Amino acid sequence: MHPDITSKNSIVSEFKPLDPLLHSQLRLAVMSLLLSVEEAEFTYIKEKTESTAGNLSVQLDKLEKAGYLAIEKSFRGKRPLTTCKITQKGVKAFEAYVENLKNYIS
Amino acid sequence: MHPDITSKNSIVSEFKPLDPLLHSQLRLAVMSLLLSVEEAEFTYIKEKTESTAGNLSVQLDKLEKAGYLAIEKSFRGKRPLTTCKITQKGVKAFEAYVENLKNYIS
DNA sequence: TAAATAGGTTTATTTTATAAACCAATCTAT
DNA sequence: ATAGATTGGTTTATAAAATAAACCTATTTA
Repeated sequence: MHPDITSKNSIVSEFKPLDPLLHSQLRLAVMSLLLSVEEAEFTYIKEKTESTAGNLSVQLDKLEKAGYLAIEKSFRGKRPLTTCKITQKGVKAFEAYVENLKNYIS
Repeated sequence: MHPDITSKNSIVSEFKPLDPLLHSQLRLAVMSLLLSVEEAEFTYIKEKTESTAGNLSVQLDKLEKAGYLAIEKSFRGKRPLTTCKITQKGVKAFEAYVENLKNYIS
């Protein structure tokens, strides 16, 4: 069975689908940030991405549920502390997204 | 007045907003396509982007209303023919989008 | 002349993104 | 001691977007 190079799923398709989880401004910014620092607190991400807490909370949840982030909830002294890390799966997904995106922008 | 390099509107902001009109898979594909061919028919775009007619129709409208595309409706023989061209404004917007996007993916 | 096809548009539905409201705990000033 | 503000978020509501489904008119084919 040789591959069907005309099918929708073929490697030759010009515009490959962009992972909808990553094709979102805030989530992409979060992933980009975590890719560079490899661990960050909720408030830090909030500042860097200039997002609201509510929006960020929702988007972090989605990324965690997708397995792209690992989120740890603890305490610093007496205050809650949410720490985020990108997972290997997240890194892979980000890289694939960027690869696919290149077909669109170059 | 020296520029306030800490303000939200400063040039140093890490993640610049991505034009929501372009940050959409189908619309981005359309723009990308039209950037390379500089004129295309509805059905051609539909095939290349693997989109449905309804979805494409809606997205072309949006791009036209934004002034990113010029859309001409005519007839080929007896059948309707929709032809799309990218505008200079569209080219500029696309370039700006790509520039901003680079902050996220590199 | 009935059914299928071309080339779309319009409308409805489902998802998303985002903001607003809220909450519990803690800190601050009086 | 306690009222009000602040921290660090979550939950809920709203607005906007993407997408598909239904539809339409004309044309072509069987």
